[in-house]
Amino acid sequence: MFSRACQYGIRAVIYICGESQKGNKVGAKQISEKTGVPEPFIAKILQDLARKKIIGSTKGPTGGFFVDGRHQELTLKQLVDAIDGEELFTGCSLGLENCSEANPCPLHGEIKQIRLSIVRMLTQKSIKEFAEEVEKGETVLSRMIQT
Amino acid sequence: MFSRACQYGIRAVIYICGESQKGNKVGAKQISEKTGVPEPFIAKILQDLARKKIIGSTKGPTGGFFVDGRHQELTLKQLVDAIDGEELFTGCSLGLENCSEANPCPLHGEIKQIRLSIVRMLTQKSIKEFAEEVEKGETVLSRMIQT
DNA sequence: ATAATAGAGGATAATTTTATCCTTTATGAT
DNA sequence: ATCATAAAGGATAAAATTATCCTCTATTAT
Ligand code: FES
Ligand code: FES
Repeated sequence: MFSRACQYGIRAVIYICGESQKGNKVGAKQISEKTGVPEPFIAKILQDLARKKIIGSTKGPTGGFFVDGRHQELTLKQLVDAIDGEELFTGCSLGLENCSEANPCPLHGEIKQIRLSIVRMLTQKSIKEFAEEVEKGETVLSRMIQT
Repeated sequence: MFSRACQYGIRAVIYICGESQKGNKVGAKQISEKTGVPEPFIAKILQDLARKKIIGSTKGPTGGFFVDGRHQELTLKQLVDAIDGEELFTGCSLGLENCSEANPCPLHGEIKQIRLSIVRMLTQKSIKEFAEEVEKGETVLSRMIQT
């Protein structure tokens, strides 16, 4: 459903958002430790998201990645679009050149509803809300033992 | 959502099923032409499906692939399981080691419903029914001009 | 029996995705 | 000003996926 880069990106940004709420910027190393994502890989993904202004970053001591007011009400949909592109939402589920209402593939009618559900899942909560659930311990970003 | 191999496999098997209803076996070349799938690639995928007894095949003149009574009421779910595995249905959507009700990831609650919809899409119709829709021209397996 | 046909199987190539490493640049602490 | 820190950027490597090719084997028509 999501590429590994996208799964990693979602976990990382939710974590960053939680820390940002507490006023902390976080580095790639710490993100890697807390989310179980390979450090150099998440660094690349976040570098890309920062370039696209989806998250913020600053260099130097006390620097790191953050999600502040300027990225407020950021949704997972924007993340998925940025990392995986819109193929999942607009492409043909069976790989035809394009998704067409006039010449639908066998799954077209059903997949439309499913896509709506996926978009809803990715837009109904802001990333801040996802981060709060993690803070409360209702959900987790890694299977590692939290210290 | 589905790998390219899986998209190809679904299109090919629906086509094979339609031809089988008319009593025809079809070769990789013809399948490639009608579904727009690269011939050597679909040959490999179908070879694998045949080995797993999900479809039938015979060698030699008048040979080819087919879907007969022994594979009756075959569903797309079985195809997807055979080609892509069960990751989409049982793995964690955010790539955690396993999907766990006790320690859910942020998307777990929502993804459960979406998975059910996907499974429903892949099981509610038999492949024979999908093939009939294609025969009627209601749906298509390729964007090429049909001869 | 023979020849032609078509899948099976194995090897290989190209591409994309995933992952890592190293050097440079910006920035904050001292 | 200097130094340490951490992201940016570019190059590279490893692995998985996608795609192709060639030989072998089974089968059928003649
Ligand atoms: S999903 Fe295949 S045509 Fe729309
Ligand atoms: S989908 Fe992530 S834990 Fe179930």
